[in-house]
Amino acid sequence: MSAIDRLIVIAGPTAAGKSELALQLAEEVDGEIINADALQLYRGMNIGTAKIPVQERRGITHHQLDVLDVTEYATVAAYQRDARVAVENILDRCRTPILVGGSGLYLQSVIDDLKFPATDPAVRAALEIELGQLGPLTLHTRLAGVDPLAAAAIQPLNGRKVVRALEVITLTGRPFSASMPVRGKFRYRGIWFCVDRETADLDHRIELRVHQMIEQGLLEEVRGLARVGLREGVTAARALGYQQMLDVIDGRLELPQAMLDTMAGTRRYVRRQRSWFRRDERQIWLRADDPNLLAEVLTAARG
RNA sequence: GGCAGGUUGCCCGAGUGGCCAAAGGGAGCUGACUGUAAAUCAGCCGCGCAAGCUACGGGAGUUCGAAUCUCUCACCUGCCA
Repeated sequence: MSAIDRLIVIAGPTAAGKSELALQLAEEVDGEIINADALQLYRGMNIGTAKIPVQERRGITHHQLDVLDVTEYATVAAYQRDARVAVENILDRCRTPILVGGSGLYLQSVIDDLKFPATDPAVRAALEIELGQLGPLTLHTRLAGVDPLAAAAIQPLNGRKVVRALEVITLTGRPFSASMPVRGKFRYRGIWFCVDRETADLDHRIELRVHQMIEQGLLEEVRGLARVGLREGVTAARALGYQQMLDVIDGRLELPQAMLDTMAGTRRYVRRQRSWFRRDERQIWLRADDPNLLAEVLTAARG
């Protein structure tokens, strides 16, 4: 039990085995875990997000878990602020911060010096109405007029990103492209691992996991959350497994099909996660089924 | 037993003589990614570097040319018995 004076990051696709590794690691290095999973931020979203139950946390302190109501809007900026506070507090206490999760942007927001320009609900809402009325192409053309660089970087049909770019421009008066990030420099002393497995293995684990979630009562969990406003949640209602269970509850889908859809959606999510992680060369890739996994992580982290 | 309809690529499904390797969707693969990120969006998607090859239930025909027409076999589906 000796703390390591640096941030340990454990990234990797869903169902690879990040949480288990993080727990083992925390026990070895006097660590505390900071969640970097966008959906585990939500209170009550437990089964479907594969959140480690309190009684299985082996006494390890976890941060950034259960901090939002299902009706609340998740934002990277808020997460970035709070997660960094957690990291710094842990370091101040001479313990080891372990950042664990699969949400690439969230992870990145803590690790790197990203600065997120402001947001404004009114501006955003107005743009979203325009998006609905005029369509993404029209807005993209407008963006090209005021910020050609941003327009070139954003696909014309990607309404969400076009809206955000226009929002930033109206709010800051500066082009969105001016705030584009420069990645690749750690904000903290840190080491970054990415845990993965063979695709066939991972896909199989996803299949098993969805069955287990159903057995553990995912449908009931979603029913309960629906009563407290899950359907109105902009972020939470879109979570894998949750959107499908809502469809079942509302009679739009049969459970077996909903399970298959959840598995397929999760598989595709994994592919997206990997494409995010692959582009950053700072990561040390590890195989979750490596028998010496923990030892290798410890060696690298202490090195 | 009679009448009618159907069988299309991994799946669903359009296509009724050339413009069809075959619309569209799903799955799959690859990628983008700065305040919704488990989101949003893009490209690829029969085989082959190519010439070309193989493909629309099986077989046989008609035709310069067939997924599309004819015959036949197999299986499936409605209506009448």
